[in-house]
Amino acid sequence: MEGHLKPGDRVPERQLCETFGISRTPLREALKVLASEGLIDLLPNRGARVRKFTEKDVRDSFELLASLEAAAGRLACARISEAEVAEIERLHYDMYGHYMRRELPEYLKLNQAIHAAIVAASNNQALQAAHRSLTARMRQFRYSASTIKRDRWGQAMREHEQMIDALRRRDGRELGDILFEHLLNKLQAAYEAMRAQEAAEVPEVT
Amino acid sequence: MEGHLKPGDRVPERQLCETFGISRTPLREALKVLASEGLIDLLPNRGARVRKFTEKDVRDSFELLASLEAAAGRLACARISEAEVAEIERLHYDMYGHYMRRELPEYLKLNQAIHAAIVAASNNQALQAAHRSLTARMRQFRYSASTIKRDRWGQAMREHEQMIDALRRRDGRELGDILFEHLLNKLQAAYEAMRAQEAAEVPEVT
DNA sequence: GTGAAGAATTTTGCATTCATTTTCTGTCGG
DNA sequence: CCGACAGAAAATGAATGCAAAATTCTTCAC
Repeated sequence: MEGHLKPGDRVPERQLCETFGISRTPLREALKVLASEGLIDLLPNRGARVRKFTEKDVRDSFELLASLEAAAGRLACARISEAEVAEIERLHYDMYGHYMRRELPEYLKLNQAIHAAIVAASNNQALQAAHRSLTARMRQFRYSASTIKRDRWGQAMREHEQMIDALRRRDGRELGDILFEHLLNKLQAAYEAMRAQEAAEVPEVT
Repeated sequence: MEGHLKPGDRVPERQLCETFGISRTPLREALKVLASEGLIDLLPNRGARVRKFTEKDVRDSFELLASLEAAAGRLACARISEAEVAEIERLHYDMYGHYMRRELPEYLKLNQAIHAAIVAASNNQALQAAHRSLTARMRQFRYSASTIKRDRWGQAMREHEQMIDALRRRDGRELGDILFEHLLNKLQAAYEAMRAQEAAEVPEVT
C-alpha cells in the first residue's frame, strides 16, 4: 500500500495492525502468505523484514521471468486467436504512440499490458499464476527501472516490433527467443537502478 | 502427512487441530500458506477443501513444468561444471540399471533426482523455487503415474539418453527441447491415472 | 412419505489474552 | 569513556473467547 519501505527494515506487527485497522491474527496470516511468496523474510521470534534482494536474486528473477514469458509466447503462438492478436497489435500501436511522444508512464503501462496479454494468450492458468507471483515479487526493482535510458528505450521498442512480427507469423520459437532476450536486456537497467537505490539507502557503514 | 484425503473433501479445522496437536491460530496460518501455494482451496466462511484438479489444470501444470525444466536445462548447459555433469551421468547409469532390472520405485527416485539435479545446475534460485513449488502441487497426480506402461518406460529411458547426450555436448537448446517433449509425453500417462482415480473415487452420482 | 421452515449446533473469522523470547535501557565495573 | 550485565519494556507465537455465518437437525404442514 505505502510503497516506501526500505529492504531490511523491521516491520512491527503492532504498527501494521493500526495502519490497516485489523487485529494481529489476520495480519499474521497475511504475513505468512507474503513470506511464502518470497516478498518478505520471516525470522522466527524476530519478526518480518522487507526482503533484501541481492544482485543474484535480481538476475535469477529476470532469467525466470524471461523463461516464463518465452514459454508463454511459444504456447501463445500455437493457440492465439485472430482477435487476440489484433488486440495485442492495438496495444502495441498505442504504446508506439507514447514512445514517440516520450510519455514514459503511459508507455510502461502498455508495455506491461502487452506482456500480460501474451501470457494470457498462452491459455495456461498455472503459467499465468507463476508469472503473476513473480512480477509481484519483482515490483520492487522493476519499478526502479522507470528511469529508462533513451537508447535502451529505442532498443526495447525495436524488440517489441519484432515480437509483434513473430506473433503475426505465429512463429512461437522466434517469439519465445525474442521475449527471452528482450527481458534479459532489462537486467542492466535493473542493476543500475538497484545500485542507485542501495547508495541512497545505507550511507552509514563504511 | 496422511496422504489419503480425497479431492473436494471438507477439512474441518477442529479435526486438524487435534490431529496435529496445535491450536487453531497456527493451523489457520498454515492453511493460508497452503492455499496461496495452490495446494488447497480456501472458501470464505466455508473452510478448506483439498483442491480438485481438472484435466486442464493437469495439462497446464505439466506444460509449466516442461517449460521450467526446459529453461533450466538451457541455463544449465551454459554453466554446469564437469563434476556436475559426471554426477548426473552417474545418476543416469544407476537409473538405467534399475530400468533394466524393472525396479520401478528405485527408477522413479533416480528419475526425480536427475531432473532435480538439472534444475539445480541451472544455478538459479528463483527457478529452483518455482520448480519446487510446482512439483509439490503436482505430487497428487504425479505419484499416480507410478503405474507406468512398459512401452512408455522404454521411451522415457531413450529420452533420458538423449538428455545426457545433449548435456555432455552442452547443447542447451537441444536439452531444453528434449526436456520439454519428455515431460509433455508424461501427460497421457497422467491423464489415464487421473481418470482411474476419478472412477475409483465417486461411484455415487449417475 | 416428502419437502420446507426454523431452531440448534457447528464452524469460521477475528479480537483478545497469556507465555516466551527478544530488544532496549540504564547502571555498574574496568 | 567503553563494554558488559541486569532488569524493564516490547514484540512474537500460540491459546482462548466471542460474534457472525453456515451447516445440520427437528418439526410441522401438505
